[in-house]
Amino acid sequence: MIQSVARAARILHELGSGSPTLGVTEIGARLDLAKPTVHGLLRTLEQCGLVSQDVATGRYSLGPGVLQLGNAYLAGSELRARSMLRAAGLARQVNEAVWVSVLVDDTVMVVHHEFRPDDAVQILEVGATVPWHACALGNAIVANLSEAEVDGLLAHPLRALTGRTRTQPEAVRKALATAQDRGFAIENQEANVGDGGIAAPVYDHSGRAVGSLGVVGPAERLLARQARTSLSRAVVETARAVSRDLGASRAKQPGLSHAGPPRRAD
Amino acid sequence: MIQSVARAARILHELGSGSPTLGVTEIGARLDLAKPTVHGLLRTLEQCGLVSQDVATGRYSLGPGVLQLGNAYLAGSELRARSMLRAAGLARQVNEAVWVSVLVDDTVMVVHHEFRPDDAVQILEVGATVPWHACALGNAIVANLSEAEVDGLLAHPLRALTGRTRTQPEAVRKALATAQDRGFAIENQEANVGDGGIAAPVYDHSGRAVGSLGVVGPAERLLARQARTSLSRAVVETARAVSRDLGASRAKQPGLSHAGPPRRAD
DNA sequence: CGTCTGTGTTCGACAATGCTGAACAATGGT
DNA sequence: ACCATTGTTCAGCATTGTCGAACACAGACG
Repeated sequence: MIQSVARAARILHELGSGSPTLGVTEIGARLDLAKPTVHGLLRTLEQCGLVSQDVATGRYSLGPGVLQLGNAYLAGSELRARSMLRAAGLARQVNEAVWVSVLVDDTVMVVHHEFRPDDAVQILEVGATVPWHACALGNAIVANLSEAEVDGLLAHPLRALTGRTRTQPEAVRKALATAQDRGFAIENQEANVGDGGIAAPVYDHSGRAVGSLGVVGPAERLLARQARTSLSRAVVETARAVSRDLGASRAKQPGLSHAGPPRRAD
Repeated sequence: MIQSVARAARILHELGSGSPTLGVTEIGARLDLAKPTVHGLLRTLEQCGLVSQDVATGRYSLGPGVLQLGNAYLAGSELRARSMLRAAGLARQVNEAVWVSVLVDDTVMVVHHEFRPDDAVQILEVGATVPWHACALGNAIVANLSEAEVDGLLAHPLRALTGRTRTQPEAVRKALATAQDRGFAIENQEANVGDGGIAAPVYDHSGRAVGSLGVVGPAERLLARQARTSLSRAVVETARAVSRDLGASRAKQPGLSHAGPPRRAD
């Protein structure tokens, strides 16, 4: 663990979350570092294009280089590449917006966003993040993690985004169990009021759940009784297809690859 | 200049350009570093989520963290925030796709992409990069830089993307001069065959050209004689409006802030 | 089936490296 | 005009990262 690099990364993270512009002193206070230390790190990061300094105020913010890197990540993401075609097909089939996501720390990040064919104007949500416990995409992934990893995630308190967000570890565990049983997860206005989602996990060649894929949209439309069954079937089928493209064998798909007694999938 | 951080940044850059997945030995060879050095840096970057290692092959690639950072950059970009509304208005007015861009090193990076209202399916180009000399967006910005900065950019050889790309420094200088005279730049199939663009610079409160804004699309449609004049006027007006929103006074807009005798804009 | 080159990884020692303290210049507010 | 605060610079000390050689493991080949 190289500390100067780790500190630089923490600075980037700090610049990325919360205030979009920070001063040297402010960063030093937040990370408990001396002013000159932060200064040196910032200067280096600036020369690499990862941060930029406002010449007028002297404050620092993220630089354009990080966007280039983010784009390169998307371009190189195998999950994204393999799921784009099938996500487009799913969106056309069910006429809903489709998201493909990855779990990073305790949040789910959207790596691909296929628009709902009918809607003219929608905002692109690639790069957006949602707490894992408040969305179907997150539950679909976490339901396939090992007990230890789930425990680790549930150790932190669960933030409530809406009145319907599950914040009790027990309630979340129950949701994970049913998601694991059914093979897909359902979310009903737990992240945004009015919005819901249905998502299924995507496995790679080793059987690990590397991400998830699902539909998002108005809860009344997606979660109506008859829509729900056809949607969930289509979502699961698409996720299976992507998993197959990633090299997952059919046998590995139920997520039995991790230590600990797995819940039975069917 | 902290070398370990600089090296980490070079690693990220290397992972971002070219092969999406690299091995320790390969990185070491490219950056002329010892294997253990690269390994330590990669481990640290991995723990920060900026790179991730494929457990099967052991090779490394960019991690999801960089996408989060890239998104945070977009969220915090003042140019982007201030230009979104006006870009949408321009797109509606002229019925063309609108790009907002920033100059980073010797390439132009798209920080906002407003779709052409009529087209149903288009791909989002945010984060895409184009060499500055091969697009109107780049010429619009560079035309407002100081002589020294232009010289620096022209020192490197200019890559040809199409048969129409200007690669002779003299030709580019001439294009910059006319762009400066008119207040906007025109590109005709210099980056992609069939595509053209019209762009104007955006200034901040200090009078510096912090980016540019323009329309892109099929060259025959955009650059037809009658379309060209109305488009260029609309683009320039929108760019002026954004500049005003960023705090640029009218007097500063012609780009008089830099050394050297500026050409009159009107 | 053994060998062998290649990979990513670990260990330890040297010294180069980056960190911290205090002092400086410049800005903005009062 | 003062003061407080900012970002920045400069030194010396010791921590810290670097490098060479050796390790475990994989796949390729004879």
